[in-house]
Amino acid sequence: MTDSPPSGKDTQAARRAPARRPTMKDIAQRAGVSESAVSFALNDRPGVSEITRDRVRRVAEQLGWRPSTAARALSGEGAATVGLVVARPAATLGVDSFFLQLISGIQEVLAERQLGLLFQVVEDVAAECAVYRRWWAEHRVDGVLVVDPRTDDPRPGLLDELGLPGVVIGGLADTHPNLSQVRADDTGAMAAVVGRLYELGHRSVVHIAGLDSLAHTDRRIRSLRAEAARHGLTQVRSVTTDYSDTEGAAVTRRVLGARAAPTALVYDNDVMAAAGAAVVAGLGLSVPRDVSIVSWEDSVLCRMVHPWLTALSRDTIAFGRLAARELTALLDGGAARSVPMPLPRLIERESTAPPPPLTGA
Amino acid sequence: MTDSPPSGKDTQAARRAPARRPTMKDIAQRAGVSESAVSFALNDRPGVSEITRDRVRRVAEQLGWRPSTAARALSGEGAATVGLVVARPAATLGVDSFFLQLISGIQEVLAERQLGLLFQVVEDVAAECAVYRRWWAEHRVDGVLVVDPRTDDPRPGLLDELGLPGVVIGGLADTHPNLSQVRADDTGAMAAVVGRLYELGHRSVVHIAGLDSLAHTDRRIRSLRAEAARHGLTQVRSVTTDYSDTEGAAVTRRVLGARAAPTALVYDNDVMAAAGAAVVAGLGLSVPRDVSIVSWEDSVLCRMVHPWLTALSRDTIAFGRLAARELTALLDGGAARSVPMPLPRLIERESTAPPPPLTGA
DNA sequence: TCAGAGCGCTCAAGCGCATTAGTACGCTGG
DNA sequence: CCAGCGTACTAATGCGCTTGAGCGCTCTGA
Repeated sequence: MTDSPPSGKDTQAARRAPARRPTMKDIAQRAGVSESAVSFALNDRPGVSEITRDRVRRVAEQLGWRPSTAARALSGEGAATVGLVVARPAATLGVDSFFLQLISGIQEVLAERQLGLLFQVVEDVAAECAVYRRWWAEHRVDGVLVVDPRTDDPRPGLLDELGLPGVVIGGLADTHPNLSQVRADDTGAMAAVVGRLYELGHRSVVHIAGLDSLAHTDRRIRSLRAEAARHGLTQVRSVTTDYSDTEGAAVTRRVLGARAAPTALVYDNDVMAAAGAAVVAGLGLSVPRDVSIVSWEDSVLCRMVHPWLTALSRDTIAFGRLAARELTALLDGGAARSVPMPLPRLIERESTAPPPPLTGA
Repeated sequence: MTDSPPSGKDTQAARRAPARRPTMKDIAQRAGVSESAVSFALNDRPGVSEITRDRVRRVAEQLGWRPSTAARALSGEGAATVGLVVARPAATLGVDSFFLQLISGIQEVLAERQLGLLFQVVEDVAAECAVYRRWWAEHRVDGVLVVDPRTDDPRPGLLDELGLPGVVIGGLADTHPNLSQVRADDTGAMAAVVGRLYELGHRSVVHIAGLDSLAHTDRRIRSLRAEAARHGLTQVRSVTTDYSDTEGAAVTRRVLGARAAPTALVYDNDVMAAAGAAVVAGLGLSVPRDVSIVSWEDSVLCRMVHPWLTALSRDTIAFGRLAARELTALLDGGAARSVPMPLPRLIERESTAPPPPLTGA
């Protein structure tokens, strides 16, 4: 009956021994105070003397006590967990390094606060909404991180309805009462890319974009159009794809085979850019002599193909950190707000150069 | 005071309206029975008539009721959540597609049972152990999935001590009371690779392995040695790396620059294989004319470099599914067991061929 | 001198659910 | 006619924690 501190040494008898978790009651007994006192002490609430607080803390430490999140959640404290759901078909998911990096960044911040991350992969946005509903009803999460914002997105409305705090990663058009936003400046980035290509002498550019339902795809397309207009370019357009290497390759083939072939290609991700580069080579053309290539996303892949790809590089881990920080601020009762991410840097490698002189016919 | 069903239509007044979650008490009231009856009815326990059960079910549905996981967990039912922690530095993480694929597979199975996945990224195994301890103490998870098993791994012992069910993905040497295992047949796979290379005529092979602390690295190295012995090969060895493209490239350069250069290189992941291929080309050698390359992991990357890489392909999503299924079996009270994964297939592409005839000097 | 205000602490209620121990009722069999 | 039993339900606990309402005590100020 004498409960010893969890030593773990008795491996012999341990077997399936569940090694009971200590509760506040145990602490209270040992410290000779009431459970409430323990609660106050451990939560840095007034109502206990420093001496008692210290004693309780020591006992708790010695016992290896940790609050049961279940009990905490039940008494109104929230679940100490945030949710992240990614709505992409499983196959598409693997290619990108984006998500894991983002998640690493998120974790760094959540770990500081001992917040858990509930993660789920689903097929589409409808399923994602269902997950939010379920999480909310089951009391599982205190807030969520929303990725891949879309044009005409049902999620912000749903989160409003549920009163679930959230951070939209990527940025939305409108604002919502308890949704913060971390905005990526796609418009500015596109302007930088187009500006640089223009400077190099390119007048005909094709943007091989991603899924057209995504908000940032839309922003990039608009920005491209605006920049084209500003520079007086007419040979500029966007083509949407599904981000896959196969579609990237197919579109590249189609575009370069057309009457007025572009001299520069801007790809919305690294995988398509690499696939596109391969197609260009396969057509007997040279990168960057005949065609310049820019990848919107930097990764090892960009330095793994030849020539090395010029890429728009952003600190995805920092992106995650920032988003998580916004969410914790929101959970602490802060007001929703919208913060910008720094502009991605254009890293010029070997895949961009002036266009061939004979262009223009 | 009249509580209406959560319609969500009143966006006007909603604002921060938290839209109260229905509880069993609400159901009990509406159905005109006691809370206990509701509990019995909803959990398919005897003690209520079919009529009442139906009525209760309907009311619950209509109210959009979902059990609070917190409350459930508190009353001893477990947290309906499993944990997965990945111990890799953030930078290393993004490169492979392995994890997200694995997770997709895991999710498929967990989703069926409405189990949540608590995900965490940490720096090293010590931190991972701390996370397990915390999760256990906080009552957060019912079981865990352990990835990257190591030689001399502290995690199985810890899980035993905590009595936390788990599934080791990749396979361990010894068995543990409540740990199931999903074993990858690295030995067989390596045998297949070496066999094929031998068949092609290769007699000198270098295996550019991954982290030497990982159990599967060890298994592959041993298997390589065994196969070499079996075939009577003496020019065969393994070099461990950190899986990064830079180390893969560096080792490749070193190995090919040495006196007796190998004619075949086996890389433990796709990133290193691609980087290695680039180095070979940079040295003025041709793949596969001068050097054959095999990648232990298939991905878009293998079809993105030239020549396309021969690769060992396994169904990572299925791997995840299988592991998750083992875990749910364990949670259902099943006994721990050890199941094998199917042997990966060797997909021969353009990077493997007979060695140059002049070899042997 | 005594009301009033802290201070440090205990008590008890309650969060939403599962579960064990009743309770009321109708039925059967002796 | 009633013991005995199964059925369909309710009442009461408890899980581990938070929290508002006390409750004695000491210290202050008029």
